[in-house]
Amino acid sequence: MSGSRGVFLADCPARLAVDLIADKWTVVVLAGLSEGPVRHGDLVELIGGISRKMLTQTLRRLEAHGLVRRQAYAEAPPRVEYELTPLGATLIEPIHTLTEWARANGDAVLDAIDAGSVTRKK
Amino acid sequence: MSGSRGVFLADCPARLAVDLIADKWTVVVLAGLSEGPVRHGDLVELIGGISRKMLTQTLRRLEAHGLVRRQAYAEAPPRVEYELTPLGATLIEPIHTLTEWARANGDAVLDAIDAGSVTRKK
DNA sequence: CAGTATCCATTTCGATACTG
DNA sequence: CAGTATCGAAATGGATACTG
Repeated sequence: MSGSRGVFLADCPARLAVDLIADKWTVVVLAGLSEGPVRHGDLVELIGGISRKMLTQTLRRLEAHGLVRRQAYAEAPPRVEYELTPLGATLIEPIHTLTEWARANGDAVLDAIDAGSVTRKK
Repeated sequence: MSGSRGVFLADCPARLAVDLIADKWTVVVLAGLSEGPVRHGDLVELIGGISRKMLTQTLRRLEAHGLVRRQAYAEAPPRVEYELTPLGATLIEPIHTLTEWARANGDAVLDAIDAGSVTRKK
């Protein structure tokens, strides 16, 4: 949908970035992979709250976008590990910047939220 | 939904940040406001592709989160301007980092996409 | 263990028409 | 011009059950 008939901001690079990461799990999955290869099941535990379906789906898209590499071992029981590609690793820094912002300003946002719900800008 | 009963990564700051910006329009709207106050109608033109409904909805949420300030002038015809709050302005840098990433690596992602759709990792 | 398929509830978003 | 209301289509995501 990005850049089909956009006008100005419509096809700026921000749109591509948003299309890549603007869903519920992508950023968290990338964060989960940022320390090194992780198994499918371990990711589910690590992230907490994601279903296997959504994890697989997210990983598949990241794989298709060249950000994640899937490594399956022919063993029993099966073992599959996921890791960031070099390209994927470069995305960690922007995500980290975002996370740092949240760490620094998260409280301010929460304050604004319940300030608004009580006083409504009186 | 964020942090209700998360386990590990579930309540790291990344989750808050994602919940804030992980939708189709938030980042683009913030980008549109990054240069200074803009009127409602101008934002629609500037962004390209957003409906007035979604723009208003996005702005309302950003307002509730303390990131955007709404300024209405009692004139005819009505004039309403939106601008970033100081807090909102601090979000521009992380967004810019992301945009820069997209500018630098967007082609690599696009390459990965159609490499995958043709050769399927031969 | 890893992954898929199916079903279903919720959410998201666009089109349209309307108010002040 | 700015904003709201309503409708419906489509995407999203969770639960569950199943396969290899």
